[in-house]
Amino acid sequence: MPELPEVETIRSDLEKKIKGLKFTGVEIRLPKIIKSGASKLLTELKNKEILSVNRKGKLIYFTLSDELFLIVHLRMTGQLIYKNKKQIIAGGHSDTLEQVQVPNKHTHVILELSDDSKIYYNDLRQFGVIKTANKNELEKELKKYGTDPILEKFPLDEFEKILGNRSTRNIKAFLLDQKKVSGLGNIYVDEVLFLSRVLPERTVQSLKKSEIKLIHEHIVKVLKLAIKERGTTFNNYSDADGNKGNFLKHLKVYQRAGKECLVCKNEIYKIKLAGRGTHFCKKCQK
DNA sequence: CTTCTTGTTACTGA
DNA sequence: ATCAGTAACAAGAA
Repeated sequence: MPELPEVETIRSDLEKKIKGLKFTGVEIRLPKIIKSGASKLLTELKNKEILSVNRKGKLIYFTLSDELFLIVHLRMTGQLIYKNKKQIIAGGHSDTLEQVQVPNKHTHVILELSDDSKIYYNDLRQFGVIKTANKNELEKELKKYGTDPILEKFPLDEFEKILGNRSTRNIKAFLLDQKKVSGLGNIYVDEVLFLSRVLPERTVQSLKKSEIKLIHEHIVKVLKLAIKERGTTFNNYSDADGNKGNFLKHLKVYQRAGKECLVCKNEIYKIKLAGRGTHFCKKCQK
């Protein structure tokens, strides 16, 4: 499940590989993925240069020449896998067994680039989104996302302002809300709240100043460490080279239901909150 | 067979 | 307006 660190890993890898190249072709195997209209995608993209690859929260967007943008949201199981000409000629066989083979039955869109490399969009559950946008449409889209704690300045007083002091919403649901702070998903919210020693059911208005400070600190810390580790591979996630992320070894509560808390040895509980599996330690978190 | 999984949006009802 | 809860989307794992 790609969250901010996974999306950032893909973004930075891709940018290094494709900046300055042009789109030469597209192969669309599942038209419903292209929300801006599959039939016109080729004419829109053809000969456009890739100026940069950008991100806000979990959204990736390619900045192209002529003020055009290509927006990609991976949702739950989307992947962007890059292969250069040599790798394609080798028949999709990769250097290590760990890597994702492409194209495969979940490859729905293939973007072809001017140096004969390709980007394969895979999506097992087909919830992902690819669409083109002009400058206006992009800005409208970006407005749906709150502050990105890695991309933008994110001082404590701004986080306090975002939280407000009247919300009766639980902190887990609040942190998952992309309009408030963008980029956190189920894995990293559980980890942040464990490290901050705050129970996920706590309402925003019940949080003490010291707890808000800890949550703020750990949002930035956890995301930065996870980017350094190139993300968490639990199920489906892989980076642009088809490799897995290394954050799994840092997980304290996520996917550890029934196991011993690494701090106090009590049992890690799992409940459903904000419609999500939520992991926590009753003893460590208050 | 059933249940569970997650990101996001849409909907309902409080 | 705000929020909780749930369904929907789809495929696979257990």
